[in-house]
Amino acid sequence: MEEDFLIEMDYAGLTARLKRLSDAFVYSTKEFYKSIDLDIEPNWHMIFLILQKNERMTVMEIAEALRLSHPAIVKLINKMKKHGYIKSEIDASDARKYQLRLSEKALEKLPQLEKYWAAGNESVAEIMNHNREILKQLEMLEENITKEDFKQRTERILKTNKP
Amino acid sequence: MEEDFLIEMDYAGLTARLKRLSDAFVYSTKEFYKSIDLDIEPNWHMIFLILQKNERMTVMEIAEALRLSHPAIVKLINKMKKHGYIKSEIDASDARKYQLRLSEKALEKLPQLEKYWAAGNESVAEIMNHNREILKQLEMLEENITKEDFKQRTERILKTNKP
DNA sequence: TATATTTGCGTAACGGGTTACTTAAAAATT
DNA sequence: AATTTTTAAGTAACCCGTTACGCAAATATA
Repeated sequence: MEEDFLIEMDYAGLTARLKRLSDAFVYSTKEFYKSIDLDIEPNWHMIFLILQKNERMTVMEIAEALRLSHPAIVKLINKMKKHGYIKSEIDASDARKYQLRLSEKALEKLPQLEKYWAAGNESVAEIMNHNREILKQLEMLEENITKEDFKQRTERILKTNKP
Repeated sequence: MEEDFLIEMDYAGLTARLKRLSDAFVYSTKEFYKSIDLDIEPNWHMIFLILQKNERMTVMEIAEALRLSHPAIVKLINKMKKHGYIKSEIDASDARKYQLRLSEKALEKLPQLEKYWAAGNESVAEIMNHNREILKQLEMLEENITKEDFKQRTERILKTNKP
């Protein structure tokens, strides 16, 4: 098989490789769920887990905890509601907020889901060769990109190289 | 600042973190291009580079070299054509194929782009702490997931754990 | 040579996420 | 108390990639 051009691109290929690898997991997980007739999407996992930990949360609280934009959460939540996994009620003290929680259906399904998630985690561990290094590396990049993002760094570098 | 729940999820958070980090690069790059009035998308970079290396390629050749689906390439190419960066001509010996190449406009713009890409690569190197470990780790995961994907592994693990 | 299979690529329908904008409620200021 | 500012969420418009399908051209097989 010919070479992988994204790898050949070296630094310039990093972004696309992160996405490509993420997609490989997502679509394979999707097919797995489909094969066992599970009516859920791969990334609902994080919502299940965070609402299991916190019981009730608002859209903004979830968005901040996951470091995603709020529209991303709104979309997820709406789909999960449509499938009956999430219930929401207006916050008593702030009419702008909705308190979200897992539905009874979701809670009933959790034990079964947890069985699959456990196996999935084991798969991930295998793919990582039972080595946590990739997680450490990601944490480092996440930290660095939070300190100063790609745009800021590139502008600084261009300015410094100029004269 | 509260903890990052995706990190707290450990193995189960890997997929979403890969995507989130990729997006951080993509959207920051987009803003950078916008700020300097560059009329290109971040992921056109890979197309520019591969067509610089190979001169003429078909959709399928590009898709295979980048390990992406062909519809992904078709979309990219169509946009680049619309912006005048790609020219295509029917293959003389096979009427199904189109030979794609960079347009004159693209070639003229390359020197300028390369200046920005060089600075961008330096930014990536910084964000990686000038350490290639993340690239090695990605290569390992890519290799492992190609050998046996997430679904197959999970099914095997479930089967093994059953009895 | 006629028929069947494979291959290239374009499209549709999804799912993911982002930024920009809007509206209404809450909070802060004057 | 009235007005301004901030905050929570929803929506629209985009970009990204995938799988499923369809169709025509090329290749293989009968």
